[in-house]
Amino acid sequence: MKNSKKPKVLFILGPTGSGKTEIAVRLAKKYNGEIISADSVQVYKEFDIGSAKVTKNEMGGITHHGIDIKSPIEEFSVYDYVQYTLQKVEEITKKGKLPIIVGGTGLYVKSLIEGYNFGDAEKHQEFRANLEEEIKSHGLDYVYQKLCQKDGKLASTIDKNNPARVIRAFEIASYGSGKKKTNDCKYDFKLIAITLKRETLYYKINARVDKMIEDGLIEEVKSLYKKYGESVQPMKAIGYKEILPYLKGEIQKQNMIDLIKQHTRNYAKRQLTFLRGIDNVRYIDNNDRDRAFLNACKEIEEWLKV
RNA sequence: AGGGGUGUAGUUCAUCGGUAGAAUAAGAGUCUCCAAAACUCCUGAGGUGGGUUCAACUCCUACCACCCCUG
Repeated sequence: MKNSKKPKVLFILGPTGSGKTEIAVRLAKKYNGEIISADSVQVYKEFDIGSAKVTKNEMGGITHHGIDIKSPIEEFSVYDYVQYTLQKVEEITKKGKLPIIVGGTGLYVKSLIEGYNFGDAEKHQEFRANLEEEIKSHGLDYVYQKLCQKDGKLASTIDKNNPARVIRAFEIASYGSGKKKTNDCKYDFKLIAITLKRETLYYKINARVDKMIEDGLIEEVKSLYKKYGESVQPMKAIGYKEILPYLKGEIQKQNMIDLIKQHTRNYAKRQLTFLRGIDNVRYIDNNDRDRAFLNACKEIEEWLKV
């Protein structure tokens, strides 16, 4: 942390609906920063309303990275995110500006601050598809048992009920070189989390979902569905996946809206849980926005001095 | 008003004259390549008052609430 050769990077974290976007833009203006989003859905073009993507207006002239960088049919993973962000931070730092990473995708953030090295087992699409087929036909346990035979040590470290983990472990067992993981964070970072009382946060989330519907979320999904189908990655996000059954006439409108609200609340809760697992996070209550901004400034100035 | 029905967890629904089960919500948690994903754990209940009984959520009864039918 004290290593002054490492570039300084500011993180603004917090659950969805906490108001991090607004405060981050204000901070970027004050400290000559550029924003890099840490959001697994906002990377996709055209998925605007449901992902609560920052609008041009909200950006307030601040440069934003990591938004609209992928077509909906493309894949994007933590690994890609880390590559992208390392690059952007370097560019911004070179310009003498402060990189501000803003977002709620916990793993993206954690990967950066803990300097995850994702190893050398690349993704093999076909291999994965085959495993998925096998899980479908023989069950997850069958595949897990196979993994145990191939690499019992690796198998014992993962959750055998979790298909995603089992598939990934199998991939590592098959293609990885077994090189040890080495983590190495490249930044002198400051973590600030924007929070709200649970009750307030839930209230805001519910209101925001209603607003999204008003703003034409259903139309957005309808046109995206027509264009890309339902299997593209961002279509699995909250606010999208719930609308598909509604469009097909399988559930009622109000039902669908309530589901989006519920899933968003669940998600916010998980984000908070994830945050708790990260050290050195400074929490700032955003009930009073101006006060929250000033508190953030205080924290940041102390950190910039070091 | 008369007749019938239903009252069990926040909600939907089980079961049983002898420790009341589940689904779902809520809550907590896990996390090194789909993470807005995937997975794990878990609090919590028989309307009210009487009666029968060793024992009532269960049977009887009154009341209350809700629903349906008739007028």
